[in-house]
Formats: sequence, structure tokens, C-alpha cells
Amino acid sequence: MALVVFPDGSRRDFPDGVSAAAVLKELGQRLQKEALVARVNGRVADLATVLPQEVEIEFLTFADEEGRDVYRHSSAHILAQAVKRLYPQAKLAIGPAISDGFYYDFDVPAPFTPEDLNRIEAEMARIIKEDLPITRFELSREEARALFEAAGEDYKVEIIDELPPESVISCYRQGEFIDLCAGPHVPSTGCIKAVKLLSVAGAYWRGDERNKMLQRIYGTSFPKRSLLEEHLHRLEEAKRRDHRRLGAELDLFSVREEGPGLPFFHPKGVVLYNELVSFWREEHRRRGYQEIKTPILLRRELWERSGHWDHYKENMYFAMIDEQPYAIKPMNCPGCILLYQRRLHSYRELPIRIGEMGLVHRHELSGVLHGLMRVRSFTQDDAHIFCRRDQVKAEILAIIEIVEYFYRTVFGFDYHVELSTKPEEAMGDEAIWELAEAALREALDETGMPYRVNVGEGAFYGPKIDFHLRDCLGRTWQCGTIQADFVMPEKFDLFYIGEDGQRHRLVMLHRVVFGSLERFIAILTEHFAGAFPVWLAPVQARVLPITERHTAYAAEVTCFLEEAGVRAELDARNEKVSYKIREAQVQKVPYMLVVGDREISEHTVSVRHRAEGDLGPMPPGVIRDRIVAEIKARRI
RNA sequence: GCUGGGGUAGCUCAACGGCAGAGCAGCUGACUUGUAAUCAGCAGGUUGUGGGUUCAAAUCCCAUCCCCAGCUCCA
Repeated sequence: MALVVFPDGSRRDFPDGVSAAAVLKELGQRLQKEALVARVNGRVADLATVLPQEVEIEFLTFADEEGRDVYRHSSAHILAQAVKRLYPQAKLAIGPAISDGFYYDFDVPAPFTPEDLNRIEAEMARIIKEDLPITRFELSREEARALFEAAGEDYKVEIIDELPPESVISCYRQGEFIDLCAGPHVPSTGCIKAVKLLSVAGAYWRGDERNKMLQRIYGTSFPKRSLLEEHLHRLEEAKRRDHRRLGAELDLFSVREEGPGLPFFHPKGVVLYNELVSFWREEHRRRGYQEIKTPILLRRELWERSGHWDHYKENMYFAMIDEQPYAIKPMNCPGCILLYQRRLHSYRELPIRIGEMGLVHRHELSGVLHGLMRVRSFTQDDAHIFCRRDQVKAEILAIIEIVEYFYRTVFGFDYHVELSTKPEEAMGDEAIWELAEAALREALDETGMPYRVNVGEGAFYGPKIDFHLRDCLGRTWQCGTIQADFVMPEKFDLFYIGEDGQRHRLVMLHRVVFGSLERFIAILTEHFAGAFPVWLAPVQARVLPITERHTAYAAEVTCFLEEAGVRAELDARNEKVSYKIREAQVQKVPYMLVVGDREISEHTVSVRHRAEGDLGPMPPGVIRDRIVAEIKARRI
């Protein structure tokens, strides 16, 4: 007998050799219909899996993340099968589930066209209609090799050859199609209800640009047509939040052909920018930071000394001035270091925290430029902390606290953390890197926050903690970062005078909180869909006189607000109020103040909030106080 | 940088070898307006740029720039 334990703790006996599917038959109708795979003793497995003697089992549906991944993964197999039917010469690479769907990479002689996608989608529908059972079988490494070699599937053979010796090699079969795959999968192709192929793009084999470029087809699938429609609708909605679109609509910024990746900030965008900077200054002054400004252009020698010339040249811009080679700064650290070196520093001064709103220029590949998210000139809210070794951890913790305060408390963002370790091209010896990594890791562990390790993604001079935020489509962008640097202090011979009167090597921390003002503004715009919190809103209140005879009073109200520090505007155009309101709404102005005969005689304003609607009449002082309080509290 | 798609009025788009158009925005005038678009008129273009094919090119071909999606890379 097999003892089966369910998630609710209930237990039942089944005959030996019972499958998960057979157990499922004894359960509720709804679950039978929706179950895709089972979690068997913690491992996700096919429903056909034969259960061991004593087992904890849980059935997973599309509602579970793992169930969803399996569903999408099976969809990817159907995609591959369809492609093989239509293009037998196509070679299969990999086809995983991703957050909102799946993709499959193919090596084909000619790239797929959008019309090809339609044909493939139609073939997928046929495969789904055929309702082919999806079955697993295991085989030896030699058998697997022989199978895929005979089929001409070079990539699969490569994958097999690189599987660790102890691994079980499995394949999944559906009709005439067999794919090397660890699984699990849904029981049959008919389980997939609604599929849509979304796009084709080139993708390097194994993500390495030295390898062949394959054709990647992206798609998504859902158990119901309506869920797919909803998802596609959400994608459309997300596009309305796109900061590039809102940037133009709200007149915040633009990028022109005259300078790809070199953004122009418009007056309204600058208001936002300045608000962020003054908030940043306030918070950093409070936390013991000084602020400096260093040149954008410095002699090339400096960059040779810092290692940028050797490790970062490809990303830098250069200039000749009076026959001397110069470089435009891609980072602020060398400039800051020069200032640290201008005099001796006592151990009593440490840690020294020096901030800089530094405008840097980096030659990013043309294909990666993206609105304000990825540009070639941007302002980092940089700071460098010069400290003793025993101060490193406390300093890192203090920076993490600033990030948490900014991101979560002030802006209400959700974020995730990554630890990036030594890259291939790095300066400094192994021991120094281990020390630096340990410092970051210890601090992170102390906070208890979860983090992912990003192997080989660190800066060339040190490992880093990265803070990532999401855009409107769920893509993540690195914003904040903390880098522990034991290398630059060596390169530039940075020291302090200790209690003993001797020179001691110090440690340098590089850090940004916003990351870059540009990227942060982009994230901010998408997160709030352009309806910025009042303290950031370029226009905080717009006064709307009903007719010309109310303009004088409206101007008075506008002045009254401006005197209290509110960014108020008067809309004196000869238009109907409804027209002015619509415009103010479209511009996401938080407060609209309507004034007409009634307001003049009662000395009030009729207030409309962009989200709450008509708030009724109130004395100007009341709404002024409300707005001022909201600004002061930086309410979100 | 690579793969694919795309660039037509300030914006969104139509015309897809045969006279370059519409809506919104803009300007002018009328209307004096009460919580998401008043009406009428006017103006707006070397169809990204350069070359080619053709009697004729926005449309076909080549090159180039820029944009979009993805890959790679990064704040």
C-alpha cells in the first residue's frame, strides 16, 4: 500500500504503483480538470509519475507559479513541434518558460517572418487539436546522443555532452516529436487552450555574442481564451504607462535624432529632476554627506591610472585639446579621488562621505538605447565613502538603509537585490576580491533581505550589490548599487593617518541610490503612470476661471498658492471649463480649482482632484494648506 | 554591435507604381461658457537622408541615419 498525504494533512492509502493521475481521479472534479502537474515530495513531476510508498502530494494548476511554468514549457514544445513540421531542417536549441510566456530558439537557414509566425501558430492549433499524449522516457547518455545525432540536432547533442555525469537524461514525446527535456509536462497537447506567438528576435546561442545567432520565437499561453485576451489587453495598457510616451505627452523630456541616447529635459521634466535632487540633498546632508562637483573632462592619463583605459575604453569618449589626449568621464570616482588626495586625512575624519551629482557619458551600443532608461549621458547620484576596514560593514548597512528608505518608504517601490561578483576582466588579486565580496555578503546577510548572486557581473574594480526596479512591462533595471573597492585605493595610493601617526590604506565604497536621475525618472513615470505625487508634479494646481470675468479672481488665487510655494498655473484661455478640466486631467494635474460667480461671491474655490473628483467648494486657505501639507509630507 | 520590424504634417495614422489625405494639436473668428473635447474657417509636407530603377516612386532596389522588440552589455 502507498500512503498519500495531501496538503491539508489528510492521508489516504492507495495500492502500490499508483500514479499521481490515479490519485487525482479520487479528488474533486474541478481539480481533476485543472491539475497540470503534481508536487511529489517537494519535486514537481508529471501526473503519470508512479508514486513511492509514502508520499506527500499536491496538485498544481495554472494558478500556481510552477504549474504555470510547466504549462508554458509544454507550449514551447508544441511550438517546436510545429516548427519542425513546417521547417524540417530547423535545429532545436532551448525553449524554456519565462515570466509571462515562453520562447524557443531555432537554428534556421532564413529568419522567420511575421507571416511565418501565423503559419506556425496555425500548426500549433492543429497539434493541440490532435491532443497528443505527452510521455516521458529515460535513456542512457549514449542512447540520447545517438538519437539526437541521427536527427541532426547538434545543439541537443552539445547539451547532452555537458550534462553532469550523474544526471538522469530524459526525453518527452508527443506524436512524432521528441525533445530532450527534464520536464515535467502537462499530460497532453490538448491541455493547452489559448496560445499566441508574439514576436521573433535574434538571440545568441547560450547568450554569447561570439556564438551563432539563432531565431527566437516568443509566445504566451493561457488555459482560457479570455485570460489570453486579458493578458494582451494588459500589455496594451502597460504601453500607456511607457515613459517614452508619457515623456512626450506630459512634455517632460525628449530624445532627438541629433543626439541618440542624449536626452533633453523640458521645463516640466526639470521640475521633477530638481525636486528629486533637493530631496536627495536633504537626505544626504542629514546622513553626513558632503557634496562636490568634478569636471566632465579630464586628461587621459588619469583614466590610464585608474584602469578605465584598460578596462572601460570601449565605453568612453575621447577628445584632443591643445594636442593633449583627454577623456570624458564615464564615472565620477577618479575625480573624487583627486579631491580626497588634495590634503592629508586623519583617522578621526573617517568615514568621509562625498556625494556628487555627476554627469557621465558612456558609449552604449546603439541597440540598447531606450528612452531615459538606457542613455549615453546621465547623471549619477554618486557618492564615494573613504573609510577604514572596520567601518565598511556599518557603512554598507547605512547605504542599504537609504535605499530602503528611498525606494520603499518614499516612493512605494518594490525592488530586488543582487550581489554581483568578480568579472572575467578584473583588476586586483583574488584575495582582495574575496575580502570585498565578503564585506558585501556579510552586510546583506545581516539585513536578512533575500538576494540573488550574479556571478561575474561586478565592476572591474570591485564586486557590487545591485538594487533593481521594474518598468511598466515588468522588465527590471538596475538602479541603486553599492560597490566595495579595495583596488582604486591601491592604484591611487589612498591612505589616512592613523592614531600611530602612520599611513594606512583605506577602503573606498562607490554607491548610487537613484542610480541615474534619468533612469529613476523613467521608472517613476511608469510606476505612477505620469500621475506623480503632488510633491513631484510639475504643475501641482491649475486654476480654471469659468469665463473672462472670473480671470482676475483666478489670478489672485493662483498668486495666493504660488506665494505658499505651490506650483500653480492659471488657465485663462477662452474655453469651456469642461474643456479645461479635460486638459488638466490628461496632464495629470493633481488639483483643479474652478472659480466662477459663486466662488467669487463666497470667496471660495471649487476643488477637483485628478483621482478623487469633485471635492466641492472651500476657502482658498483650506486647499492651500492641504496641498502644502501633502508636499511637505511627500505623500504618495 | 547583432537579428527582425518600422520611419508620411507637432502627434496618431491613411494612401502601397499614376494629383500626398484624415482626426487631434496650432492659428483666426464667433460663442461667455459650472467639473473629461463648442462651432466655423485657415494654415501645415523635398514622405528620415543620399543614390538608383521607371514615362511616372511615399510606394520597387541599394546605402546610410534614427526608432521599436529581443540578444549581448549596463546606472
